[in-house]
Amino acid sequence: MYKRPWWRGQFRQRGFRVTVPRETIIKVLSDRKKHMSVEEIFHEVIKTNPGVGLTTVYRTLELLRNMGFVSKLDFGDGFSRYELTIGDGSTHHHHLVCTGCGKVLDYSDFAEQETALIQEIERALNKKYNFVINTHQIHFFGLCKDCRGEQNEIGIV
Amino acid sequence: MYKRPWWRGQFRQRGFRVTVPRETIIKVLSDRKKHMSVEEIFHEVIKTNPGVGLTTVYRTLELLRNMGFVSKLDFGDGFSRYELTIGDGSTHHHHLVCTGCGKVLDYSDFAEQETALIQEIERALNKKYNFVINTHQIHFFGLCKDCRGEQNEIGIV
DNA sequence: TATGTTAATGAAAACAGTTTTCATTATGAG
DNA sequence: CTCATAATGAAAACTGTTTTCATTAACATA
Repeated sequence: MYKRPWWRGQFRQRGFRVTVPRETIIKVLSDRKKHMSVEEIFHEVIKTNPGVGLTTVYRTLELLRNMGFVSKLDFGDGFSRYELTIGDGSTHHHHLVCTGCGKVLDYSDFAEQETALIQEIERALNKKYNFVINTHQIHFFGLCKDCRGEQNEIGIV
Repeated sequence: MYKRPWWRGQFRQRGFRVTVPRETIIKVLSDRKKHMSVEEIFHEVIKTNPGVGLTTVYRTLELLRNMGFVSKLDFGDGFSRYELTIGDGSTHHHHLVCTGCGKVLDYSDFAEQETALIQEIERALNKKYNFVINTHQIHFFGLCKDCRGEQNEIGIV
C-alpha cells in the first residue's frame, strides 16, 4: 500500500518540517485511496497516534491542499472531504452522491471521452474568460437503490 | 424581468402557503438570474421587505430546493449558494471558480456536446451503480486574470 | 366578509464544523 | 548537542446554519 515517502522531499524542499502527525495523515489518505471527511481522517489517525489533535488534522489538510497534494470536496452536506491527488492510487475520477443517505461513490468510467471534452472546454474558457484552470470536479446527484423505495426523498409532508 | 407567478399554483397545489417573504425571495432569485449566497439573497430581500428574517430565507431556500425550484451549490468556501432551476432565465450552465478571490462565473458553452456525454455517463452509472441521477454539477477551479499576477495563489511563505 | 385552524414567521438561542490563540513541544540546521 | 523556531494540542472563539418557541397571518370554511 504505502511504498515510498514521495512527499518528504517535497516538504523539506519547501521548508516544511516532516512530523509524525503529517506522516500519519498522509498515510491514512494514502491507504484509503478515497475521499474522506475530516472526522473520518481524524478517527483513523488517532488509531495509530492517539496524541494527534483535530486542529492539526485541519491544518495539515490545508497545507497539503496548498501544496497541491490533496483536493477538497464539498457536496453540500456540511462536511468537507479530502482526497489525495498525487501519489499512490490517485486516479482521475468523479463522484456520485446519493441525496437520500449521503453516500458518495467514486467512478472513473468514460475517462477518455471526458478528458477530451474537458480539455476542449478548458481551452475555450481560458480564452473567453481569461481563466487558467487547474482542476475540475463533476458531481452527479441522485438516489441509490436503497433510498429509492416507496418513501420519497425528503420528508416533506 | 418578473413576468408571471408561475410558482404560486405549485405552492397551493402542494399545500404550502403563498407568503410575502416567499414571494420576495423568489423575486430576488428570479431577477438576479444567477447563483447567490444566502447573505446576498437576505440583503437583497430586506431592501424591499425589511421585516423578513434570515431564518425565513434559509427555510424558504430549503423548501424551494425540496420542491425542485432551486439548486444548492457548494464550492468549498463556506458559503452555500442557490440558484433557480426553473422559471424565467434559468438555462443549463456550470461554474468557473477563481481560487484566488472566490469569484464565480457561469458559463454555458459546449452545452450540446456536454449534454450528449453526460447523458451517456448517466445511463452507464445508472446501470453500473444502480443510481437514478437527478442532476449534475461541473465546477472548474482556476485563477482569474486579476489573481494571476506575480504573487502566488495562496499566501504560503 | 368574518372566523378559526394552523402553517409560517422572526428573534434568540443552540448547534456544529472550522479556525484562532497561545503556551508547549520537537524538528532539523549548525 | 544546542538552539531557533516551526509545529503542535487544548481550549476558546468564530461563523454559517438550524432549532426553539411565542406570535402572526394565510386561507378554508361558514
